[in-house]
Amino acid sequence: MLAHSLASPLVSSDVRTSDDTTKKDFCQDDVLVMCTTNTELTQKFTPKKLTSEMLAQSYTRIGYQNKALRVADCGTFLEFAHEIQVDGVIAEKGKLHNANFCKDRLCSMCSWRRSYKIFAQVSQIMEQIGSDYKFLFLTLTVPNCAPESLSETISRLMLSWNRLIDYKRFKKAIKGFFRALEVTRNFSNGSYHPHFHCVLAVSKSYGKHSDYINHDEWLEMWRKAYQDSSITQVDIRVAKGKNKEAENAVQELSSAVAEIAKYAVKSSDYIIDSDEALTDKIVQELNEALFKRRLTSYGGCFKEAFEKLKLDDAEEGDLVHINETLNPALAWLIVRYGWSCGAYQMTDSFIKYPDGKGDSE
DNA sequence: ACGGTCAGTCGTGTTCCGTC
DNA sequence: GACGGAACACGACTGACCGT
Repeated sequence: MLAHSLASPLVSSDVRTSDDTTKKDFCQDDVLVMCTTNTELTQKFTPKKLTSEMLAQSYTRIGYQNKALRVADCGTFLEFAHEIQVDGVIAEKGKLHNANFCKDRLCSMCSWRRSYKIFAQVSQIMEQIGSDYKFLFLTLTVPNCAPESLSETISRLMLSWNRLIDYKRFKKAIKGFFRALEVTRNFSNGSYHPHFHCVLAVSKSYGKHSDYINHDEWLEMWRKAYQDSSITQVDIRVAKGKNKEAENAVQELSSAVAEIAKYAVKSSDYIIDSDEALTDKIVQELNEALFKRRLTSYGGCFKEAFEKLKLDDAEEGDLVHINETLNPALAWLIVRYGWSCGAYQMTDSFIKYPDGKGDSE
C-alpha cells in the first residue's frame, strides 16, 4: 500500500517534514519532496554505483561472468528508513535499512560500505579498550613491485607480518593489533605498492620502560621480518587527537582510524574512465592478487574485544546496518529506490509501524 | 638458556557441485 | 534459486628444532 492511502493514527492527519511544514495528508508527493533533500543518494550512492557498473562491464570483458552479474546487480535496490516522531515529524535524513550488496572485493559500493564498517568496528574496539591501553599507528611498506609479482609480494608481506608478530620484542610490547592491507598503484610506471596499515595497542606506560621500540628499531625489525635490508621506511606514531585536552581521545582519533579503515584498493586506481583495456588489465591483476586474501585481521586485545562485542566479519557480514538497527518501538517511513538508467528512482514507500502494530504498504 | 624459524595442526573462507 | 556438503586454500596458532 502506498503512503498516501494510509490511515495511521501516527501519520494520517498531521505529518510534518522536519522543516516544520505541516501536512494535512501524507501523500506520495510529500515523500518525494522530503527525499529529494536526501543528498546522500545522489552524492554518495550514485557515484559508487556508476563506478561499480564500470567494474561489472570490465568483468564481462575479462570473462568473469558470475562476478559481472553480481556486481551489476549490486545496490540496484535501496531502502531508507525515516523516523516518524510522535508529533508526526518525519526525519529528513534516512538510515539505510535494506539493500542488495554483492560483497565483491573491488566493488566500489561494497568497498565504501566495508570501510564504514571497519571504521565503526575499530572505533568501537578502541573505545572498549581505550581505558586500558594507548594506541600507535604503524605503516609497514615494502619496495614497489611489478604487476606480475603482486600476488607473490602480498604473500611475502603476510609471511613477514607473521614473522614480525612472532618476535619477542613485539609480543612483549604490543598487546593487540588491527592490521589492514592496502594496495595502491603508481600510474607513471604501472607498479604496485602493497602495504600494511596497523593500529597497535600498548600499555599506558609504553615509552617509559624497556619494552619501548623506537622508530629505528621498528625499521630494523621490519627489514629483518621482510628479509630485505633495502627497506627505508616505517611510519610509527603515537595516536593523538588534534585536541590533546579532549576527554574522549578515541573520538579525536577518528580521522586517523578512518584513514586506516579505508578501501583496500581505491576504485580510481583500477577504473580508468578513458581506457577500457587498462581497466581490464588492472582489474584482472588485482583480482588474482587479492583472491582469498584476508585483508584485515585482529590480534591480542583487539581480537578479544572483537569477540566480546560480537562484531561480524567486515568482508562477509552485514554491509547495510553498519552500527545501528531500526528501533522497533518507533514508526518508520520506509522509502524504496531502484537503480534505473544511471540514477536512483523512488519506486515505493510504506510505513513500518512499531512492533506489534503490523506493517502497511 | 634463550630467541628465532619453520612445519604441522586447526579453524575458517571460497568455490564447486549435487540435491531439493 | 536456495541450501548444504566436500574439497581445497589460506591464516592463526603452537610447539619442536636449531643456532647463538
